[in-house]
Amino acid sequence: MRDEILAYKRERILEEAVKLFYERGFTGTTLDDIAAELGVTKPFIYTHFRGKVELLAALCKPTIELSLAAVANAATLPGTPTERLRHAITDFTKVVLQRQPNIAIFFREEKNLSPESLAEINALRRQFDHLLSGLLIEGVATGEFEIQDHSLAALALGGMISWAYTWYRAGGRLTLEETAARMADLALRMAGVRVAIPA
Amino acid sequence: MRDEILAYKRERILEEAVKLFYERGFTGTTLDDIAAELGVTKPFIYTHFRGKVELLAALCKPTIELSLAAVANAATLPGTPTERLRHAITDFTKVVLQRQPNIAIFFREEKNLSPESLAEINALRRQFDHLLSGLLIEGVATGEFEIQDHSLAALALGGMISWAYTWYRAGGRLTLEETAARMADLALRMAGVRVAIPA
DNA sequence: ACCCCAGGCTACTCGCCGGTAGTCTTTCAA
DNA sequence: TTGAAAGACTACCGGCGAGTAGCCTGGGGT
Repeated sequence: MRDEILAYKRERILEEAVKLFYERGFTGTTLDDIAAELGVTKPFIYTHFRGKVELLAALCKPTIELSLAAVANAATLPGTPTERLRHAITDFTKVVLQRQPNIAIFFREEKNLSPESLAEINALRRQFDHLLSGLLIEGVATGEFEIQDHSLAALALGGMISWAYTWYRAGGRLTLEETAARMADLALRMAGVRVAIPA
Repeated sequence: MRDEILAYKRERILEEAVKLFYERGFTGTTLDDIAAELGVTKPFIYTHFRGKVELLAALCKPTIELSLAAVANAATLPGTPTERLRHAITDFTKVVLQRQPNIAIFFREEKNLSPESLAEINALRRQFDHLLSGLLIEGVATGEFEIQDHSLAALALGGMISWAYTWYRAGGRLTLEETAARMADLALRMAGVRVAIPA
């Protein structure tokens, strides 16, 4: 019970920090700003986090883990490489769109993370690229894909999706699901799959 | 003559600022750092720039202008949409890779620009997206491209290329020209063009 | 030889913000 | 009813860095 309340408060701090770091940037936001928004004071934050930099890491790492998990999960599913790549891209896109502020903060504020946190996160990103490359290689092996350079293709794919943090707006022209589905179509095309487009 | 010397010094400040902002981030770099690296002192910088934020804008804006110019130039060239899109993507990729630090700084430090500078740059970016969409629409009209959603495709394309600022390393496996050429192939595939791949 | 001035420097101010020490209050157990 | 401990606050420190005021110096013109 006590722990639940504590965890809840921790979550509230994180929510507010995400919002403000996203809007004003990491260095453009003070701990007093976050505390004020929550109706508490700065020392309160220190009962849940060691400092501002740890707060930043706590925002970034779980989101990168989620991205990796999306691709890792899709990669181990049964099905053809085409089906699995579609699944991977769809789910990864959804993570990016659902956690848009966290993704944005990570890419913008990378330089403000502690070397240790950054190293951990970069290890996750390497796994991510590796999994994506692996999927592409499999598809080439079965003849479903036609790819000149799977490393470059994996980077291009990852970039195309990640980039959505810069332009996606919830409640815009396309829903989250539609965006994810269309991104998957574009991704399959890049992999050399002949994708029919709906009229 | 005097003006040339002044311009040269201005350029040296910019070079050093790019290097340090890229490595340490905007807020992680002090004007004293930049001055020290140049063997001068902080007030010297103020004889060329009104302040730190103006320095940042002076790094970002010309690079975004160059990106826009690359696409604008390709779009007005004679040739089929396929040829022009290839040209546009190739040249844009080269700009991103040649000016990698400037591009990185812009996307990371956007929040530190003055509202005025940001508005100017965002206007350029809108033109950029518009030109790219236009090229895609033309290709669909001639039947060369097959695209479900040209706005989304333009964003995906732009993202795929821009993202290169996060991973490209000069002197790596691929040269700048090779990278640009392969990116153009991937882009054309996304547009629905059947691109043969070299063995 | 002397003056002048421009280019650059030294030496400062001032506000900001991350982090902390120590106090107050509220609640619960005995 | 009281004591104690937890939880949160008030009030502070100290460093840092953008920006500035005013001085110094060396070189060209007279």
